[in-house]
Amino acid sequence: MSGAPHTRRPATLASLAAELGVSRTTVSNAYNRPDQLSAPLRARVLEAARRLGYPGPDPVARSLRTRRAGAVGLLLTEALSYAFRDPVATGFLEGLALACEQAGQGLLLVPVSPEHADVTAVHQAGVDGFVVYSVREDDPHFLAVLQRPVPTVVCDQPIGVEGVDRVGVDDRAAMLGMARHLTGLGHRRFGVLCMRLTAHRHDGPADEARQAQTSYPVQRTRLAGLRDGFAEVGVTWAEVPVHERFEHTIDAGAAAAAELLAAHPDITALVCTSDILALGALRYAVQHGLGVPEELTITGFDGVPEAERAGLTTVRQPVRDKGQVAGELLLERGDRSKPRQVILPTELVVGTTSKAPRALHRFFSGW
Amino acid sequence: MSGAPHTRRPATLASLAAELGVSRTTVSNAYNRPDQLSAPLRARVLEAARRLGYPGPDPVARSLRTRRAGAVGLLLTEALSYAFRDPVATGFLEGLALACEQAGQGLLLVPVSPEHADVTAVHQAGVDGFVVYSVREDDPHFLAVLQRPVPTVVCDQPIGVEGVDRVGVDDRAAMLGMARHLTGLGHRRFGVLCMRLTAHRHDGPADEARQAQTSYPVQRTRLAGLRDGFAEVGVTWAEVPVHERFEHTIDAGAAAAAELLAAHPDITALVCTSDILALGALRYAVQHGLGVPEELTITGFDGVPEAERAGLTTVRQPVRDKGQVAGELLLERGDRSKPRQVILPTELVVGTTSKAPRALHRFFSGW
DNA sequence: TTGAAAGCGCTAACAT
DNA sequence: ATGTTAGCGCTTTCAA
Repeated sequence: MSGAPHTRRPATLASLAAELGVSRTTVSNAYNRPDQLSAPLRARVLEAARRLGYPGPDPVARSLRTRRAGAVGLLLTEALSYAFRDPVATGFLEGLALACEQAGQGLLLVPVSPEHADVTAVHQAGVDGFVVYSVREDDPHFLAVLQRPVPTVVCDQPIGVEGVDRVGVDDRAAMLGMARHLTGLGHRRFGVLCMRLTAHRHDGPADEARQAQTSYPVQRTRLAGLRDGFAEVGVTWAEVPVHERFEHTIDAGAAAAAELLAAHPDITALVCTSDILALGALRYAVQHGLGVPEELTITGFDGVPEAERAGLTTVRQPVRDKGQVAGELLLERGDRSKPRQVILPTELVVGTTSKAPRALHRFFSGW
Repeated sequence: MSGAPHTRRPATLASLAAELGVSRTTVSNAYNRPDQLSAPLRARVLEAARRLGYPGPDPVARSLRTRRAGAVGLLLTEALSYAFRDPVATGFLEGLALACEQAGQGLLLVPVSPEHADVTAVHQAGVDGFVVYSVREDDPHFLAVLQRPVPTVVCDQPIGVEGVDRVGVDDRAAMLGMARHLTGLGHRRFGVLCMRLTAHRHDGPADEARQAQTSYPVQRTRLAGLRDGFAEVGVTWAEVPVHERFEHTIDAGAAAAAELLAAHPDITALVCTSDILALGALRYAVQHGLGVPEELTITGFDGVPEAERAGLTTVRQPVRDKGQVAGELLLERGDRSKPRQVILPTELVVGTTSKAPRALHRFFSGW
């Protein structure tokens, strides 16, 4: 196959121009404005470029001059590699990639290790704007993004940042709907499994004080939806045990379910703030002979394919659309004057993991 | 939350220096070499920067000067968004992201629409090197990458490009192993489902002429492994029907299986060059009451999680490691003089979809 | 249609 | 410890 010198760069636009005895402008035009010079001259330039191994205008130098990098930066809450394991993040990425692709923009994944609070990666990123995917309010990387003089779009969280567009769903309304679904079935004793609430690892019960402290607005909002829904039937939030998990994995969900059910064996419905956690809970139930939904109702949030396959009762949200809208919002050449907020619809999906609690089964059968 | 002017950039390193009455070097050092100036002075600089809304050195200008972009470009064979749907690609990306993350390098997804042969995106990419994931030999984007004066690492294909590192597996040996597994079970009548062989859409039988034309070395090599394995028991390649599908989806696999089985109802083993195609074939078989493995043996290649769950007999390859090694190969500061080639191990996974053909069942039972 | 001049914003020698 | 001097490679008015 063809071989080329992949090592040094001797040739530059200026050297090429000198070699040809034309001006730098002409060479530049040969690449960027073919209509600004005669076809034969252009051919001569391109031929000489090939001969000298000139790879065309240096992208970085051009970016400096034109003040556009041709790429969008993506800031994720977790380690970069996590994004490819989590089905929700993957869906978001697919949508975002689609939008970038259509606009001919690159997508730069900014390397952030949540451990190291090293913000330099954000400063290094040669991008025309940032998409921020679901990071906590006080994330230093996010703060660094805000410093950058480029437009920013947030997906999900943080919420209410001045001058920043946002795409998300109505988490509170969605969870309120879920709560009503469950109370409508007759459930009154609930348990809740939620994702991490702070930057610091904590696994176990999360009391109201801790819930109030969360730096993840989405978790706060989902819990608020539940609280309000339960309140409608007289279940006070104080009596609902909430367990938190730092890791967002099926294993973590299973462990949390085990823990919560051990402490509160009387609950009839286990509400999870994500499908992954719910799938973990489901696995725990199956492995321990706990009938779902006969003995225990389990619900999730997100509507990932695995959940659908498992028949999980959940809230489906358009993750792919979120990514696409985020990209469009950022790349849209339009009115940047006032920040925009896009709220996408959700849908309650009643699967096979929710049902009236056992006591009512008996009640109804005795009828 | 904090608000900042996300619109204009009035402040620059030079203007800050002027404002403070110090040299540009000093301001630069304040950011890049804190040990090169007194702490108080540095504090003064940083304070002034905050006050004037100076976001720190412009990354593009710095890149131009330092000649490094701090990012790796990724070239994919398919549309960008496809990468997030295909489990093999996702695994690769996870590994690559991991390597980038560890090296503090960004990962730039280069937007290529396979339809438009528009190569500008490759020229625009401000990166220090490229990782090329499984593209065809004559891909114009790949050719454009080779022009760029930066190091390049290829995963899987193309093969044997001068001056380019590569990571892959021994596809021929792996498929040879699969062939022997099947011939060892007693199979003699095979059908093969393979992925696209050329840039142009073709769905249906692929005769030897077409197979020879392929611009995808991996497909060629996998078929060669089968051919050699079958030859060992006297099955000539000419008598093995090979069907090709352009799309790489479960639906495509199902359609291809239907087509091939209709034309060759006598085959006892259907070998697929990917798990996705095999899962499609499996679905077809299940839906049409064809017993697997009793009436038909089906095998795949890759070892994706879905395949494992389905009990597919397949070749497991370390897709995540491929990504990680590709990244390390590229980012490694070491010896760039001679191109390196890394071949990762594969493993034949015998699942529940392969078994001796029916004729032999009878034969053995009669024994 | 082509060329000359003027930077884009920054860093790295090399002084001091 | 701080400043001076040169560019990195390119695009873009503006003039010829």
